[in-house]
Amino acid sequence: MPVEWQPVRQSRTHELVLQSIEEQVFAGKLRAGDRLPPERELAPVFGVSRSALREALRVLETIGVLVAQPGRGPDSGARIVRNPDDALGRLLRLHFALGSYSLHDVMEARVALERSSFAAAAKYAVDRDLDEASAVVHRMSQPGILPEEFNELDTQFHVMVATSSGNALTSTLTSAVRESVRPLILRALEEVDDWSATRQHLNAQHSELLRLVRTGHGEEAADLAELHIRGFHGTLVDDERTAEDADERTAGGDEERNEAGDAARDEDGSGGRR
Amino acid sequence: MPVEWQPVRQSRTHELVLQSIEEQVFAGKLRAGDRLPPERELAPVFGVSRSALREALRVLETIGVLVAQPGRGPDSGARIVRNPDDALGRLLRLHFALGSYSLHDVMEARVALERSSFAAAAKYAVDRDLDEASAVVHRMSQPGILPEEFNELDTQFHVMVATSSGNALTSTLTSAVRESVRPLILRALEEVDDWSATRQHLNAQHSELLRLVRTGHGEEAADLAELHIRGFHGTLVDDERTAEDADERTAGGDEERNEAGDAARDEDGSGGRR
DNA sequence: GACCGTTTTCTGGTCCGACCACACGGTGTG
DNA sequence: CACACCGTGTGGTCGGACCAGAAAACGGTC
Repeated sequence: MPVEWQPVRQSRTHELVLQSIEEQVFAGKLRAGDRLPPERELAPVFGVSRSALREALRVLETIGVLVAQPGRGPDSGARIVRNPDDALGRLLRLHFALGSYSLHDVMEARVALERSSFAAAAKYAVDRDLDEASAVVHRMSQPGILPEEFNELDTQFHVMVATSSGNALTSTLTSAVRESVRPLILRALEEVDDWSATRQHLNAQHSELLRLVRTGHGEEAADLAELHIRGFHGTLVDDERTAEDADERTAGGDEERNEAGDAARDEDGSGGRR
Repeated sequence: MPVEWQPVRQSRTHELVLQSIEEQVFAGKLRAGDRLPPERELAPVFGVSRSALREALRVLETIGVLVAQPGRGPDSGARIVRNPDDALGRLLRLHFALGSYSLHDVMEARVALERSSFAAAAKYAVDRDLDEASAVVHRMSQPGILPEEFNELDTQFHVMVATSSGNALTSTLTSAVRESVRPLILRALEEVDDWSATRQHLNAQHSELLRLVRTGHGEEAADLAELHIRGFHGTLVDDERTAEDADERTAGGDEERNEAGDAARDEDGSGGRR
């Protein structure tokens, strides 16, 4: 493996501030619910300008560990929170749009995560959570439902089951991954030939999934979930292929795109190593 | 389900800028490799100050879709890139430190992701990638190796296999999830009773995993990977439990912590729905 | 003393203008 | 041609000012 030295580029002061705050978190000195001092006080503490501090805070806000509220009172100021969902969702959505991941990648990840979710849900889920999921399935069965709302509810269903499994991480990841392909799925649902039949077929699977979870059949639920996801993504992949072909026919700029992306990635480098 | 209206809080201009840039990405008008105009030009285009624009760019940089380089020349300026790994790693690391996820959650997610990785690697991996993984395993077998380096190489091994599977998403997620528990694993490795035996045991599993992958036995590899991860995390969970007990004995502040965190999460709300 | 409207104060959010460090590109000089 | 120099453009930082909003502090009224 040829060693490639990478410029460190640590000069930026807002990154130093960020690092310092992160260390407080790792050391357990900053915990969820804690409030940070006002920006005008904190900046001099770090010995930086308010702008630099603000950029560091913005980063923390982006990853969902901080929220800021103007005004005065107990709820004002910057507070440490735990809200990874929005951050993760935005991250995957953007990267999927940029082509960092293929649809096939997303499908495999969904299968892996949701297999785990359904198996765990069959073990740990409480009735109350499953009742809510049932309600969602019921709403999905309404005859006149449109793809738009169906897509929304389908997301809710899968996320609910993941949540009911009690695993916050798989739940968050499932939600984010599902979100990242939401527009694609919507488009596919809207272009499906026999919408009524498709809807009923998917919903039958949803009901059966819930039944398996309720009766504690984790492995069967996982298998069906895999089938459920693969089945639907299969049509998606086909759509994507034809769409790509169409693009190529009109423009043929796909190679250039990949080239640009790969070059960008290489130059940026690091590859997640630290 | 009771409807709770959430204040929208859309006033912040940098979020509007961000939204505008995101739309360009979703529309495919901004692609990996593209360069943005200089900040001093772009700010007036959006009709905002340079500071507001910069905060939006900082968010994009945090997500790993943008890098900025000062100076002059073809590599300078802000460019769209695809580097989700660092962003995802930092996100999960911080949230894990804040207690958003339990160690059990992480273990289950690892099992789900790496089962998929190993199974896919058995199908798709090329010899060249597996040779690199073999080299890592070999370096891990060096007699005098310390937990520090072993931990580093073990991370590399698992990430390499995930990468060799050809699935960028599972690979990224695997890497990020593994990173988030790296300090914990290091501590556990350092406190293990018989380091030499542990190391040899883990390495035997690594070798066997590679053999199964090479010979195309995906299911067996997945099963062993699950065993491998569960086996080691099992000791971790025990350690965490005793550590928690110790904390409780001295301070007993655990309830307050969870309370603060949950309250923070509730107030922030949204729950990833959009 | 209790209530209600006004003012003050404190918060993050924004804007402006200036300067810094750095890297490239052009220019002049040997 | 080779080299040193300087101008130029980039992101990064800084300080100061002001804005909007929310709550606390204040003051008047009943």
